[in-house]
Amino acid sequence: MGKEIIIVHQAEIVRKGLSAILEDLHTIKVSCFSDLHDLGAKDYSNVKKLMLFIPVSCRLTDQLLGLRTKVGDHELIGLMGSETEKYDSNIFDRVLPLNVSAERVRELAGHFFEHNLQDINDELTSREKEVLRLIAMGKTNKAIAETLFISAHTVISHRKNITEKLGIKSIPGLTVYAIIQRIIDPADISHDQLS
Amino acid sequence: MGKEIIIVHQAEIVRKGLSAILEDLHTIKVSCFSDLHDLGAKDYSNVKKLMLFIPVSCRLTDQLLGLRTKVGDHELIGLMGSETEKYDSNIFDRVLPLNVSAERVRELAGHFFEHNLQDINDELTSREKEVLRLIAMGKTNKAIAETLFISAHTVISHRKNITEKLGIKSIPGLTVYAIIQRIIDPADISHDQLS
DNA sequence: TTAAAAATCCCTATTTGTTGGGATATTTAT
DNA sequence: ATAAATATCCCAACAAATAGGGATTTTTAA
Repeated sequence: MGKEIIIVHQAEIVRKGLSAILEDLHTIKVSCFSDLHDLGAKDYSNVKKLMLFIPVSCRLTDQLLGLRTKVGDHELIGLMGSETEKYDSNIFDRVLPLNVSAERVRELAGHFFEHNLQDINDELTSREKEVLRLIAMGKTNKAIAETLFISAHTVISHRKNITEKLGIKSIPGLTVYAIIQRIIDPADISHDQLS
Repeated sequence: MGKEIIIVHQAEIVRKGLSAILEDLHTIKVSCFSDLHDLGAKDYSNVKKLMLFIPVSCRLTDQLLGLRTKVGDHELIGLMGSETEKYDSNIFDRVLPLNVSAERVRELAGHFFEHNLQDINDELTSREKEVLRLIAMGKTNKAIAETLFISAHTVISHRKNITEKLGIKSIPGLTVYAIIQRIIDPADISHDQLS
């Protein structure tokens, strides 16, 4: 798709935190770097839309400035560690405080990339999401049928539609999708089969 | 188990980042709060060992000081946003910079709670972990056999041992286990079956 | 050196999932 | 009101996983 988010921050906690917030948008690649210099080696030929999160206190290197020409459609976001930090407002498209809400970050990313979590989730009907949830819980078709008071045939039909829509056929793949899409809480995933 | 980690930080990015790092230790509950005052309502009667992550710049409230008596076995860790921040070193058992490595954080938590990721991981032999990784990748027994140059029978045997040792029988359950134990990177989980 | 653990291989029966067809009701939106 | 989307049900053939037995050879540690 050519959509990518790059996070540059020396603190792993911040990188992981932003990643955790952004990884819900699973159609967008999220890369993390601890230093701006590491960006030099990257290949941007396949990147069409790029979002960059960088501390405002970063000194802007050639690599970074070069990016602006390499990927035309981009948004450069500065992360502000404390209110007293000084920065050049002309450089950043937007500046966010470190204590920005996850919701706001997702909103900005979703808006920039023009389709957010909800859109992706809407690929599946509510019934399909329900079935997917039960699949990810480790239930068999028979158990799912009993849970939903429908026939096993219907479960198989839903399953067919789910795998076709998502292009995900393996159970581990579906499980990870369900977790990422918040269709299921990992804690609800059973260890036994049947049930 | 009565083991708990509490993270208090006003920045959601930091809370999520620390959570992401610590949630690997899945036997330990991780709770997040944006403000120290929210800790007041919490019930600590079942908590035997407690680890607290709090910004060093926090003014220490009665709630926090009360905790020290409520949960005898605890460790109070201060998070330092910038090097210039001032704090009272007598209050914290340990002070970490925001850019501490994930490895170090896990090491400290694992040490404090006395059994870390590695111990859990050692339940499985390296061969079993290899097979589990391939199961979580969505591969069939046949495909796993081909990958490891062994017969499908052997794969089934390993599978039997894995499910018996872990008490996890469902593929979604095994997948989540493999992810949590870092036996597999979610990005490596294929969408197709076979292969 | 020898016992235990790990890794390998084999079999059968049964259950479960997949694939690739269908068909018919019920909603939902225009 | 009507077309489209959704949810439901059915079938048969095939592929894969599970459960239940085994057995043999390597490694590893005492």
